[in-house]
Amino acid sequence: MKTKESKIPEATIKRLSTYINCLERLQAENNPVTSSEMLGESCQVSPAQIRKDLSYFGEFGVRGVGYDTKKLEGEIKEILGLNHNWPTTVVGVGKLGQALLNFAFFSKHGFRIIAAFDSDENKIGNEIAHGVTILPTTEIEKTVKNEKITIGIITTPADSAQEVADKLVAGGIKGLLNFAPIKVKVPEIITLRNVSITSELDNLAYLLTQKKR
Amino acid sequence: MKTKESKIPEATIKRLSTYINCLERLQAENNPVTSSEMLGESCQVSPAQIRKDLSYFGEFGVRGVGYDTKKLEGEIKEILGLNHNWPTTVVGVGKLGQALLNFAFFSKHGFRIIAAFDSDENKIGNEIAHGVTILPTTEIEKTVKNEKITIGIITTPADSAQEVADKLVAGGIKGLLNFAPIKVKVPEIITLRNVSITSELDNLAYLLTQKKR
DNA sequence: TGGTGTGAACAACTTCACAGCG
DNA sequence: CGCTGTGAAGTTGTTCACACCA
Repeated sequence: MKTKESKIPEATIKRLSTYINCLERLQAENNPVTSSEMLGESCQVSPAQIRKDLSYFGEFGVRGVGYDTKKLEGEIKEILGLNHNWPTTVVGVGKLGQALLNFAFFSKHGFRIIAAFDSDENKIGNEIAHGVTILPTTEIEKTVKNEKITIGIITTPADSAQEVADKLVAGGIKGLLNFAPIKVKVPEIITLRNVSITSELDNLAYLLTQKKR
Repeated sequence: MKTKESKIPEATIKRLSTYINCLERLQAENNPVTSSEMLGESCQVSPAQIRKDLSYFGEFGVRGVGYDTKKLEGEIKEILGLNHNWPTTVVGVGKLGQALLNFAFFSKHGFRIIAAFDSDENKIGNEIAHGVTILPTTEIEKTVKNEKITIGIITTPADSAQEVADKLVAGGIKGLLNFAPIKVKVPEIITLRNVSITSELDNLAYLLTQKKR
């Protein structure tokens, strides 16, 4: 992979992730080859945008022909680093945490669930998918350290999110994905993404309000 | 509200939603008044950005003083249209659907859950929060029509998402929020947002991969 | 011929810097 | 005096249009 050293837009990275989905679907629909036109149709992105996005990382297509769907999927996974093995943990095994743990997505994208934590006595010891049992949050620091867990997913309520983040950081976590509706604060070296599911709904309300006018 | 008629950046709308959260927290921490500096600190947005965002919609602050936290929260809710009443339905009462239904968020932001649907025989008839029982998906069109439901949230697996979307549209839905990992297609008039939870994880993997280099 | 890859034009968004006002 | 509100400058991201090549 020859990464060209111009800075890559954050938006491009976001789209790469959706391209993977669409390429999988195109393969399932028996398209060994696709074009920026067809792929764009499939994931609702302009063909020019797709070509530009890919051009940041190299040349993956054949002029006059298009892209090999399977090969391109592999290339994008390589770019995103999904061919690595990412030891991952989920803290907060409520409905949202369980929803995430259920996804086939994890293993397909290289995220290996090593541990899950909850503060609820009744949940501790329960076995979740992948033969992992739920541990008390007091074990976070030790486990992250011992198992060399690099990614932490926070799906706790807002009021314990910061505390949990601190414990994960103390254990030596590298990246955090926070679903709690509060922006947690961590040292500079930690890669952090705060996700707000509900803001999408607010967004929808706004768009609908505009239309009424 | 005096909406100035320059076009408002989509990113601005996204941030307004987070400002609400932060303003609530600031109030809880006994700050009747805040500044763009303090609010920015609280939600990790630059002060200039906050002032610019608000300036699209009017003048909400007092020079030399700052913003009334409670009043500003109300203003933003008004801007986003969260003071309306949005009859809402959730289709697909799996873990993710249940996670959403549990949120206190809904009622606070004007979304009233009117109905929930699932195709699983065993779930049908079960009562979920708010005294709403789960109905079979065959009832979608009729119910949306009769109850004048305007917002539909799709939390089904990928392979039934399009079918469900079609039924909601047939019933006369106005806006759709799709969490299924496939971009559904609907007529132009429908306001649609596709949300990809998992792409955030891919994003995190990418950022961590970069750091290793 | 037909679809990629890409510089150059364009558009969107953010930051700056300071005037204006309580 | 201090903090907002805002044009203007700067930055980032998208679209265009066409050279290029299997």
